[in-house]
Amino acid sequence: MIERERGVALWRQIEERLAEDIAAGVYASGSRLPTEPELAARFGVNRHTLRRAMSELEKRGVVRVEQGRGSFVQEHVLDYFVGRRTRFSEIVSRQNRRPGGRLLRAAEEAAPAAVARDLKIPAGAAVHRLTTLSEVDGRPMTVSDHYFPKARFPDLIGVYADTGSITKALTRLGVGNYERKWTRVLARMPDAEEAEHLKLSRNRPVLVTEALNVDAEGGPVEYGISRFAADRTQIVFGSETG
Amino acid sequence: MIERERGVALWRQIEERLAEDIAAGVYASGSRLPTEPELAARFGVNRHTLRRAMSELEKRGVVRVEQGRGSFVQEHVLDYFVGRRTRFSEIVSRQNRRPGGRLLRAAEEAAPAAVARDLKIPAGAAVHRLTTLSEVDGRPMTVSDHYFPKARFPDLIGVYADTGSITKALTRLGVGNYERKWTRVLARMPDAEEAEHLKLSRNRPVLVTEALNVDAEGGPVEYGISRFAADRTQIVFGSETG
DNA sequence: ACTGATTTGTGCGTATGTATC
DNA sequence: TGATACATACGCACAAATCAG
Repeated sequence: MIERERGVALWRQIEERLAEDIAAGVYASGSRLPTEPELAARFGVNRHTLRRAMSELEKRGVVRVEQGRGSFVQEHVLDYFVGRRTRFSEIVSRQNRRPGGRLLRAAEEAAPAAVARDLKIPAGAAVHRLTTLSEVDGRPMTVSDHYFPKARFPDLIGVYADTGSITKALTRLGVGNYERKWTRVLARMPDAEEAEHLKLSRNRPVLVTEALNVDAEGGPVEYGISRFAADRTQIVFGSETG
Repeated sequence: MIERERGVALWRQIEERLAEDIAAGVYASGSRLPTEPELAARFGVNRHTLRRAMSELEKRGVVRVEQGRGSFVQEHVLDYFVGRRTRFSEIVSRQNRRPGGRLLRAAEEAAPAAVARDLKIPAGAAVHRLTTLSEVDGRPMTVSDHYFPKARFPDLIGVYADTGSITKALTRLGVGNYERKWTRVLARMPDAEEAEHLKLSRNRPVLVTEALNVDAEGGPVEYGISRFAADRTQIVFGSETG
């Protein structure tokens, strides 16, 4: 179940194991976990060791520990539906959650090679890069980088500042309709900044989507990279009845 | 960069960090890594500690260490394209890789709740469950569970034994055309069995897809769960020119 | 309001593993 | 290799919060 001398501390192995059990539904959302002595006995460790694991889980927002009462599963999972025309606020509010967010950064940069290729601009051409943090019920949901070709949208940052929304800014710039041409999904461990913004442990994976949005004529409009806390998010493609 | 007192041994943090750098392209596939003293200096650790990390990476097949020459990146990444009618063998061979695989398990079971719901059969009804391991160039690519309603395909396992392919077995059972209705993507840390089959460290994430395949009339045919080593795989939805 | 049982919170001493020099 | 420093893990004891009677 848990192994010693593997280069990973026992409390960390227990932390992962409990997080998996919770994610797998062994312990339902909101339900009470076994007591600390019980869990310590099950893993064959001291209660201190188990408590260290619980403490980390609490930091991550996976469990909630209450003195004299017990420990409880505190879970929020969000299905992030991706279709051709999904917009963040729709996705969230359709699940009766409250969307939010803020701009972390806006700058003009030379396009990285992969971005330039997909936006069909010369390598190193100027792009606007907007970095945003999206929230659901006040909890961080995704950190995204949005790249726009500067040649096509010279004043995008100014218009964004007026409207406060990427969709609205694009509408005002003449791109009322855009759709997702493709989406690439990968998973990896977060870097320090991502972990910080997502309030995530560095030992829990992030789901990353890279997507290209195109206008009605198929012209590239935006290249986006979004990072989600995998513990709190599933990404769903296709039907929304899944 | 690397942190002490995090419950994870330094050599393991360095192992993860180098694996990430390699996955992110900081060190190109096949290129030479900095020397051990250089890397040890960069991470601020003793060379012994760094060598422990390299040794683990070599075990995982991520790097290749050659005495007197240096250490080299040994990596393979695969884009796993998902469309409505994608078949594993196509995806792989289109990238000039050699597909392969074998059956790990075939059994009749009571359907788990989520599977039953999506297959639209009563909770606990009988399903066939085929567990397969797919390989690319002889390296493990994905471990999958395929669930089929037994009521509709009573002899699926026998037919599969004859044909050796799920697609062919379904064709012979009268489902020549099926397509992917939706796909759910998530990421998590692997369990012991998954890590074993995928030849993956338990500290590297797996990408998991859950998908429902339906026939031409929209009737559920198969519920599939596939697990990929995230270090070696990206999943792409939509256009195949990305 | 009190009591006892249960459960989490905290302190301390000790042994062992990890990493450095 | 041996000495040193520190994180990890254990065992025991007791304090604090909660709840049922």
